Amino acid sequence: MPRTAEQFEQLKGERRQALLGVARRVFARKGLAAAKIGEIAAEMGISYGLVYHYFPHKESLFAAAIEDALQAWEAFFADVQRTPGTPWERLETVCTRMIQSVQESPETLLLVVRALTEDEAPRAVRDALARYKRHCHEQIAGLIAEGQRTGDVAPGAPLDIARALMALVQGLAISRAMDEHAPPLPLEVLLRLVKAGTPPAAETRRRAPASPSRLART
Amino acid sequence: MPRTAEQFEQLKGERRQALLGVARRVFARKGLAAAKIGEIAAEMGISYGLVYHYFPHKESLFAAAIEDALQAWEAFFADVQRTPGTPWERLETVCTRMIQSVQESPETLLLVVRALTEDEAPRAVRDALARYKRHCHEQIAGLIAEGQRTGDVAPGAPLDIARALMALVQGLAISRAMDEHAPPLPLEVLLRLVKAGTPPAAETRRRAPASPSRLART
Amino acid sequence: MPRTAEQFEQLKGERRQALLGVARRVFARKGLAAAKIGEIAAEMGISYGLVYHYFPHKESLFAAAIEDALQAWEAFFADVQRTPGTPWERLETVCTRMIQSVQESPETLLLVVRALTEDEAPRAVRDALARYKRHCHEQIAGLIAEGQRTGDVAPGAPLDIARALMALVQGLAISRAMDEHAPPLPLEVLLRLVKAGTPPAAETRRRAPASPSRLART
Amino acid sequence: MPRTAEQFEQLKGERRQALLGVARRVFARKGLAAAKIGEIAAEMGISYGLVYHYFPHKESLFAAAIEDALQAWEAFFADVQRTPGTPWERLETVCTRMIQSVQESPETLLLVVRALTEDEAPRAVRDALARYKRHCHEQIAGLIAEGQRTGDVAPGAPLDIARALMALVQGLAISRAMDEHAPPLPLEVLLRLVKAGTPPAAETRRRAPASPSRLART
DNA sequence: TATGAATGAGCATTCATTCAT
DNA sequence: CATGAATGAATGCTCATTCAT
Repeated sequence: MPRTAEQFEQLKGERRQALLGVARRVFARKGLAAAKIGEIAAEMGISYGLVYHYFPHKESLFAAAIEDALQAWEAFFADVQRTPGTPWERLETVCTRMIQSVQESPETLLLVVRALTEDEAPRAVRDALARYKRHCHEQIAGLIAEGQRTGDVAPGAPLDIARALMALVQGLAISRAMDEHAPPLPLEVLLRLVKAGTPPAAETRRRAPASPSRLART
Repeated sequence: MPRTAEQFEQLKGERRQALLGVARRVFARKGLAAAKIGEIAAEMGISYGLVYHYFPHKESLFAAAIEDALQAWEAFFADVQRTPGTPWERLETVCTRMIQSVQESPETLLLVVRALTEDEAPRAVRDALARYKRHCHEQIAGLIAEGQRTGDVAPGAPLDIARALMALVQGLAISRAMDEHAPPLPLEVLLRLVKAGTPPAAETRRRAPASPSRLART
Repeated sequence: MPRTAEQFEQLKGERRQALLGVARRVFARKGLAAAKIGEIAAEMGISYGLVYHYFPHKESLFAAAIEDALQAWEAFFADVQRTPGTPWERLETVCTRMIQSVQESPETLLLVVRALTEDEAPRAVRDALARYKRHCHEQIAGLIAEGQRTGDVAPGAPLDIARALMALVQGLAISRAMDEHAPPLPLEVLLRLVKAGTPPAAETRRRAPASPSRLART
Repeated sequence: MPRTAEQFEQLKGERRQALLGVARRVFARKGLAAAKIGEIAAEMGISYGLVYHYFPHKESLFAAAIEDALQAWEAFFADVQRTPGTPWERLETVCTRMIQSVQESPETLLLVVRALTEDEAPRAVRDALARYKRHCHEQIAGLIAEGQRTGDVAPGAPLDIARALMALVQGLAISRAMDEHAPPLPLEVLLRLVKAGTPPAAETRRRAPASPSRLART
């Protein structure tokens, strides 16, 4: 019996997580107002009534999905922070994975965008977003500041650069929302926001752009 | 009374424009689904019924507001194109005014974002958006290509850089939506995406980004 | 000036009549609830506001159109009454012109049907209808009674036969409403309801069971 | 719990049928446009929202109610067809039951009238009506043709006589709509449309019919 | 008169949420 | 736990009616 109870608990937890995943996708696609509980339930393969066993109402499900998405980002930064390597390397990692994220799971970013643009977001969501924003900005700004000290990153207010990075990434997610065949942004382009214009020691190493450049893609 | 008739026509046109303006604001703030016709009407100071004298239904008002916003952008680029000056100067103008736009009338950009993320956008809107996107990208990419020829702009696929610029600007508009006291992004930061570094930019150390992203959770 | 005023009056009267004609058509086609003032106005070539110069509201226009249609019928019967000839000849005339009416101006009959089936008809309409019904029935029943005396009309309660005639005609009008290419009902068929089965002097008239038999009921 | 599931299904079906019954009544009384969903729901004792669990919108409920009513008529004719007896007996049955129907459930006929006079009927309804009309006419005309062969039915295009019968019955239903105390039409009167006069029908006085008569139009 | 802008009651329809089974 | 019938608040939209011009 305790085993069964445990399993129940676990099952419930898994269900909840799955539900969050589906909700994330649906909310990202439609937004809070246009998303229908029934749609989420259908996409989960459960009855819409069952959704209310896990979340008291739509807003709470939305909020939970947001928190989930935000935690993923925070975990990501924590992960990067733990990673060894020079600040520049870690910045590259961050940028690389941001682009990857835009390509592979734009819903997460899109959901964050939905939350940010939600006019009637409950306080909890609002706070979580503010925390998330501050956290992301601080993490990136920290790397940038370090990078500036090592000379790998161009000068400028680190926070501004961090804001620009995040904005750019969110903007890319929106583009993907409209056109899911949009090619990824070359890493170099993103790195331009941070990379120092000239090598710290000033030599002449590289010129050719390393990415497949598509000069005309109409 | 042709004069009166004319005035009527004009008055009607003005009313329609005013309505579009209000609609743009409300739709930008709430999105298509959450915006209520009654709210728009109230913000206009008219009865909700009157809205239907100008637009047959909410979607068409939304579409018209979008169209309006997009035309503003296209007009802006046409304007820049006509402006004399070096490519670089014109790029600076574009960037400056984009930042300005984010600060002063983020609703326009936000409305575009709403349209881009609208899952059920009618074909007309979808087409207008595609046209707008192509147009903006081409304009900016054109300037960038010219700038690259004069050596003012860093190498890289012009279209990619243009995409990055637009994405960044849209991302900034979203930030503004959440926090209207957010300071403007310094022009220099935005210009980093385009400006040529010191002569032939250098690179060292680059390794392949290693860690598997946990952000992508399918 | 008095001439002008008179003309105005006359013009107004003509307009009113024309309006009634259009209203009759539209109400016949759509019914009271589904007919739109704007539609009637448009079909008249005037603005919908002007309709309210002639009739205070839709119901009154409907009522007036009904009265108009009913008067046409009553005038028709008065006309027949004045006509010289045997009762049978006048019955033929009545039937002929009823069929003609179904073919040429089914709207009038259809409008009457609309009025009869109108659940929320104002008292005035209801009264007019009752009067019309009584009047028509009496006129026809009178002719039938006379015809029975001359032996041209088959026996049977004259009022019942009159009801049947009117019902048949209204039913035909409905058929026309659905299919405007429906051919006219041959006069002979309609006359069967009235015509005596055998010459007045003949014998051996009837054999078949005259009583209502209910052979099978599911 | 297959039993429960079955019962659910059955209950749902019953509810749907009951709703159709109520809808038939209300639509017959008010017509499509004037009938309010709330009214139907109230008359059912359910909330208006629940109506939409059974039918997606008012039109479909209307259509279903029509379909239902028409099927009742078609079933009736099929039933008569299966009944043994001479053509004349079956004709009597048909007429008897038509009169009965007018007295006992005029809503069914009235609903058909509503459908026939509905200007904006959806194609499905229009088709069903056309089918119904053809079916009824053919059935009756068939009996009439047989009856003519046995000499019980007067000569004349069977289809015309069938049309007259149906029209008469529909007209009676309309009368009932206005006055529910109207006495039933005596069967003899209705039968006059069909019954043969004296043997090979004698005629005197008859002048040429003034209207273009098409005696045979099958 | 004539017009059509303006208003708002009224109604169809949707969908979050509850709850009996 | 699961289901989906049931409810009703909320909102889009229509259209009769009024009224300034």
